[in-house]
Amino acid sequence: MTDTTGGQLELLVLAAVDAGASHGYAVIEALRARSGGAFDLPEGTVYPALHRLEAKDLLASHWADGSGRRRRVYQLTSSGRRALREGRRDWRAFARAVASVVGAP
Amino acid sequence: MTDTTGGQLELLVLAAVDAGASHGYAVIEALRARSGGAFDLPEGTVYPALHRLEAKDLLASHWADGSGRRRRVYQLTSSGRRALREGRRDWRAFARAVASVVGAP
DNA sequence: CTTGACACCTAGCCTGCCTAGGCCTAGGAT
DNA sequence: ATCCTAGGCCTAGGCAGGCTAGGTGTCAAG
Repeated sequence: MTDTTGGQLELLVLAAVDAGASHGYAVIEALRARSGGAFDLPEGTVYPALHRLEAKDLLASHWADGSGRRRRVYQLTSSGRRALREGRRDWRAFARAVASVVGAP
Repeated sequence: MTDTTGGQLELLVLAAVDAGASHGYAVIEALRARSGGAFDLPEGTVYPALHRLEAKDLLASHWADGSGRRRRVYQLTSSGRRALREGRRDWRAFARAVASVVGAP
């Protein structure tokens, strides 16, 4: 309903994968944990984001069929690492811009 | 095209009005100036936002017909001031959450 | 043998920013 | 006289994308 990620979803997912979350479910848990509960994203948000990122060649994936539970394991591509760096930069610029409008108090 | 306000548009507009931007065009200029050019919002973004905020009773307006050029002059309502305070709080929580996921470097 | 955690997927709703137009006045330039 | 630019306002509709709500299946515990 209310967009909790504020347009930063793909950056968040890239950062989670970069931080070691190798598959979709782990990304969801990592985002919840690392944000202190602020980002408790439904699967219907995260899985399509992973697919979009793969379509953009920022993530690569393969099936890991380790005995029973199948997982799609993701890793950053080189474009993905670059996009993450740029995303961090853009995020900081954006946050500064909002702060300068909204004020310090 | 690319959503430059990241879901923070109404907070930004409230903050601009609070900072003295009394009418729509002034809000646009204030956001551009105070953000160092980061928020260069089209009229088609800002005017509907002002209307939404007024519909929610966060802003009140009246026509100022000062010789020729007509302007719709806005001011924060008490609900608007409260919403601005809450919006600042929520923004800071959100920014912290993103930062904690995305990391410092 | 049912519950719940783990794990994946997607059609379509809905919100809301933006594009792309429209309208009008004032003042300077041509 | 006429055009252009800046100021000032407005809205229909495109479209992106987060989320709802449903689906599939495995595994361990009670």
